[in-house]
Amino acid sequence: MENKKKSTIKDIAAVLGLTPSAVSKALNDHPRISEKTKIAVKEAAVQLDYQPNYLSSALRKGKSNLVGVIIPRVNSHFFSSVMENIEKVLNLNGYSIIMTQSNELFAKECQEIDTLLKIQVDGIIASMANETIDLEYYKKIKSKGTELVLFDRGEEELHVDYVGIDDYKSSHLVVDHLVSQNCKKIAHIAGFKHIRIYKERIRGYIDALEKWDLKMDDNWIIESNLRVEDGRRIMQQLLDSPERPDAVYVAGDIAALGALQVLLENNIKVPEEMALIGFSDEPFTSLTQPSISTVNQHSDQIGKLAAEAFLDRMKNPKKKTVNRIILEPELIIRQSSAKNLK
Amino acid sequence: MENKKKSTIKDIAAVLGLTPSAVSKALNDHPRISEKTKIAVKEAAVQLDYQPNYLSSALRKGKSNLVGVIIPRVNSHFFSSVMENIEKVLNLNGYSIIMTQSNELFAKECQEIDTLLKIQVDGIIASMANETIDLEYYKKIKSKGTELVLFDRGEEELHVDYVGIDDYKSSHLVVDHLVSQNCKKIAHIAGFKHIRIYKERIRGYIDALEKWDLKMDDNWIIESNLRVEDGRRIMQQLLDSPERPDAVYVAGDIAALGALQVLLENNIKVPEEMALIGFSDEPFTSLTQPSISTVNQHSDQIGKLAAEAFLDRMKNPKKKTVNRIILEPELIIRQSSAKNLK
DNA sequence: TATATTTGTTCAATCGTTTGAACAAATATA
DNA sequence: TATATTTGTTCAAACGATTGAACAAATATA
Repeated sequence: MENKKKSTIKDIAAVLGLTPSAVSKALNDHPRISEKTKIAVKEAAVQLDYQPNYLSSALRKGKSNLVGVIIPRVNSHFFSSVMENIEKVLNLNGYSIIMTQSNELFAKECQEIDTLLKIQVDGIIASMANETIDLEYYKKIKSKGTELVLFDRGEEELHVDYVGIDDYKSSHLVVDHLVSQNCKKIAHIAGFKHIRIYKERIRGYIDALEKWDLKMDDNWIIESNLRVEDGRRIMQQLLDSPERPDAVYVAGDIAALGALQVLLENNIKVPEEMALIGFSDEPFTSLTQPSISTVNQHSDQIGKLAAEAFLDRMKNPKKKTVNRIILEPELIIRQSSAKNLK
Repeated sequence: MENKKKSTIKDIAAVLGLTPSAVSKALNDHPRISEKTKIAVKEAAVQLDYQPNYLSSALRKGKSNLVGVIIPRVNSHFFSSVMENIEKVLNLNGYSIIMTQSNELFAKECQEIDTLLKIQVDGIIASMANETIDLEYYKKIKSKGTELVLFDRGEEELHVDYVGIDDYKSSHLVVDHLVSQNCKKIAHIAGFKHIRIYKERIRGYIDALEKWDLKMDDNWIIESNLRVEDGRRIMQQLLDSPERPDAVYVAGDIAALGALQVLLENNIKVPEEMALIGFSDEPFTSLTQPSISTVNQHSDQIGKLAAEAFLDRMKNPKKKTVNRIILEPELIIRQSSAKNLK
């Protein structure tokens, strides 16, 4: 059953009485090869179940047609959806993707970058791990001549193409909506400020509060890793504080879930006593009881645009300008924040 | 800043006045190369920031040191955890992994297999898509001489190494526990019977009911895709049925979540009026209110063992016997089924 | 001292494909 | 008819690393 003899262009050449180079050119639609020969070669290729040897052609051409994608966690709808859309676009353009996850760990991220560079991918599309502060490894990618595109979590310092949403504006959307629901004391469970997107969300939150002349309290901005347990801990802390807020804006849905659990466990009415808004539109936000309001980051668009940015770089390798594509965030209003909705 | 000139063994050879072949042998610790030369070569390699060209060595050696992993969905804790553990073991053994997802679609799965074969991975570790009935593509993997290891979802017909849990026994654990909680009318929201693992769960469920002399009802075994909406729909159907069960065993946690939502929406007390048990120990099962009892499939072990099975094949290519590693399932009892727990 | 063995290195072919240059034949231009 | 151009193919050298064979020098054995 095992038919291990994989055929090569040599075999095709032998069958047709041609040279391997003629076969190669025929397969690649070289203009100087006659139509007749091309047809014969392609027919023979099918006959012999010929599969081009990717390794040799990549070696010769200096191009692997492989793209590495690094995401912090695969277990998040946002990231896996971006991944899926990157894949869709790149597959159509003859690229295969290698997907890796950093698990939010700097060390793992470095290791993944090394592996991808070793495999000689043509480019890397990445969203940085929470832990990452040192950008040396990302600079290494560029210095090796490998294309780099960042999305969502990306620092401007790297001067590479970037696709993301307007985080600053997102916070305005959230605060504006909460104000419309008569919330006056809005807290923010934030991500770490050293990451640009979280810094922007915090900045937007502060400016929006100011815009509406709302009380601001340093104890109402708490940075964290935004895991379930972080959401739980911080919400408990807010409940125990002398002046309890009447709304909480969480910079991530997972942490928002933890926060919601604590609210329910304490029999606090959501949204009447405490409104809650998350971030990312993870699918479970529509499934909880009450459902959680959140911000849609357009993961499908982000994936598509990131892939296209990469393709554009490959087509114009000498292009020097850097693209920053910023999408409009969309607030999705659900039960956890809409007092007239039930 | 861009230092595009990647150094090769030729460069090292030139620096040291050696031939490329001596350098290659030194780097690979060939016994006939002197210790002195090896040290000099390795030092020069570091100096020149030499990175071996994976493509050329793979081409020459006929071995890519790449392993493809195909999982149905990346967005599931079980699969992503298996993936992570496969990666951990294989990385330690000098392999890089390429992770792909079929999205439960047969067509996507075929495409992924073709890509992996094109890239010439040394092996594929996979769990089959729900849709997959035709096994031709998996046979193609073997016929190309590429190693294949299956986990969780795998059919015996393929005669390849397999790692999974004892699904038949899992159902016994579930039913036994429900019986201990005084449940008498146990329904089963099942997966599709054409997939071996779901067939086994159904078989175990039926045999366990028989063992305890419990009422059996064909309307109480409903096959589905086990998505949230399937769980919702079927639970609603069970609630509306003339004879309402007092416990439901769901073959997947996601569907169990949907079922739980419907129960809560209908103000049915869980577990008092209706006990609920899921499958896979997805993290959210411990976060719902009430938390959901479920079956732990030992994703970490499965990943590790699948990777080791692959490594074993690579070490003993002529081995003909096929390994089936079956792990013991573990029932995790939570609020949704334990009447004395609160 | 002559011969056998070990040691350290070079030589040359190879993996499968690509690609510019070379070349012969066919066709077009003068 | 002689020359230029086009067409279809072959030639040969890459891409970078690996590997068995060959070879010279150093060392061991008789």
